[in-house]
Amino acid sequence: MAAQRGQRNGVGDTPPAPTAAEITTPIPRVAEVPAARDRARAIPEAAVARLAVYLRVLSGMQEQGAGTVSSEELAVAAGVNSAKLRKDLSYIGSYGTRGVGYEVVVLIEEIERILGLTRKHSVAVVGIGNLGHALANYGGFPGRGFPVTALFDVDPDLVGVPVGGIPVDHIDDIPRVCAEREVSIGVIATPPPAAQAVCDRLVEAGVQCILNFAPVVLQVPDHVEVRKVDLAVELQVLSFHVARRADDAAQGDGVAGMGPDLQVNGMVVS
Amino acid sequence: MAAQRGQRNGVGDTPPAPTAAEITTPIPRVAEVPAARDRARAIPEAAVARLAVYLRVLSGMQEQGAGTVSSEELAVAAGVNSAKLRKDLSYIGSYGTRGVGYEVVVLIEEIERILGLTRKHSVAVVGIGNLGHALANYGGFPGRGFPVTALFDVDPDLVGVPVGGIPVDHIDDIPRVCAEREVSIGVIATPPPAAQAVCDRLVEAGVQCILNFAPVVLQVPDHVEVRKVDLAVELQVLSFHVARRADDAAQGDGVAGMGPDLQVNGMVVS
DNA sequence: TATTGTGAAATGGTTCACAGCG
DNA sequence: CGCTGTGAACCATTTCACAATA
Repeated sequence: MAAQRGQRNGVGDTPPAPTAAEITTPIPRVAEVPAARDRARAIPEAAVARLAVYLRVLSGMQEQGAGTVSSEELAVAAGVNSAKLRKDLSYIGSYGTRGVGYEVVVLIEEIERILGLTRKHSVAVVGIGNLGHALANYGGFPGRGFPVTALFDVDPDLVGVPVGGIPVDHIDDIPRVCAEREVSIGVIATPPPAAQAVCDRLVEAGVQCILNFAPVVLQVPDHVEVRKVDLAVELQVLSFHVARRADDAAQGDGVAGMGPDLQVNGMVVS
Repeated sequence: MAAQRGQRNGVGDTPPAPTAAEITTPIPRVAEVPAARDRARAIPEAAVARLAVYLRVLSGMQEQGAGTVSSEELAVAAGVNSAKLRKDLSYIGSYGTRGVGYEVVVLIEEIERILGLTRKHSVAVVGIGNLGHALANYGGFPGRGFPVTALFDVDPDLVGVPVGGIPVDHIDDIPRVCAEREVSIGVIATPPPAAQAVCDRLVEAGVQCILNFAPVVLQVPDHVEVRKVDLAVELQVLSFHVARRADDAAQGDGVAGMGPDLQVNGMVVS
């Protein structure tokens, strides 16, 4: 097992094969549920991520007593343009009122439903080093809904010790413990060399969604969803921008100042 | 100040305005430098992130004594398809040999150059909580090149205490310290409410690249580059997939015999 | 011959702009 | 009248497929 496959996210990145296509209901089937679930398949991954952002912004607005928002307001708060926001919302249905806007409560409800946040998702963290520790201590990640119910490590000194209230189990127990606690999301925070093996065990245990913090390209079967958070990549992308900026400055000077002659390190290529 | 603007990355997301377009040299100008720097501007952001991944894979290969790689080998190891890989590499130049492949050393060199990794990028971490601690202890992030040279927090009990070898300074000293130590990348690991204020100070201090771990949409001027790592969003996107999967199973059942015991944790035959 | 480098086609995502509607 | 919802235009990125070539 363990077919090769790139992981989503990180930055751009679009699924290798068919992911968010319109392969919805092959059979006409009698129009049933609001099609909300059929619809889900058609939402572009990028839009899904933005919906999560809108949800957070909306929650903030709700706390401040807002009853309705216009696409423009919400868009500004979320840092996107309003057309994109409306298109994103249209993927989940038509919950706005023309001439008025959206009811904050309704939107929150609908986005939560589409994102599957009405259900609890048990999370297991593997690798209780600096980062794993930090993650475990979040104690039920982002505003509940993602309770951390299992921790794993290889270090015998850690096994048995409770971190953030949960005792650390040995990596060999991943299959058993994950099954028992119905873990649906596995978080990998191990050193790079251990990541693939840990991933394999999680998959064995039936975990279908993995969040990978290890700087490693995981190979997983097709039915497993991997998202990665890659610090090195993030920094290097920023580094690229620093470099580009520096070049711009250097070049820009030339343009503004001197005339047509400018071949510092001449050498003609294509 | 502080114009509104969405931040890149996270997942899909494409720059609001013109970012990686082909707006290169507006004036024909005499063909000069290897165009390496002009080229930089034309590299799609998504490709930049992947280059960082290729770089890591290549380093691993180099350590194992590989002298050359074919696009196919490298692609598999990086989890992308070979056409994409070749296209990505073509953005930085033509360093391969037809019929043979690429010299590992050469590629490493060129990618490092494009990503600006030949220069050191001083990093400041703001917010020394669980996560900030973990980050500070990385001690010179991913394989050097990104030395952490400054730490900040508001907590008076923390100020002055060294973490990972670097003494924590007070947030009010961001401008001075960042200038002194020539910080080029700021990492925000504060609680959400503090993030925007911290961001503003970093910008004031001249920091042009920010990596934001706080679940907040930062508003920054156009010349500042923000990338974000958003745990909540990542988990919620995974949650979406769990939900989609569940629906698939429910719907699919009607077709593919729901006869036998369909297990608890997935493990679909497929 | 094997593999790169790249036009051109295909796909997917974003933005425009306006019809539709409360 | 104002704002949503969306078809259609536009743009970026990915993939195909093959000519170029060491």
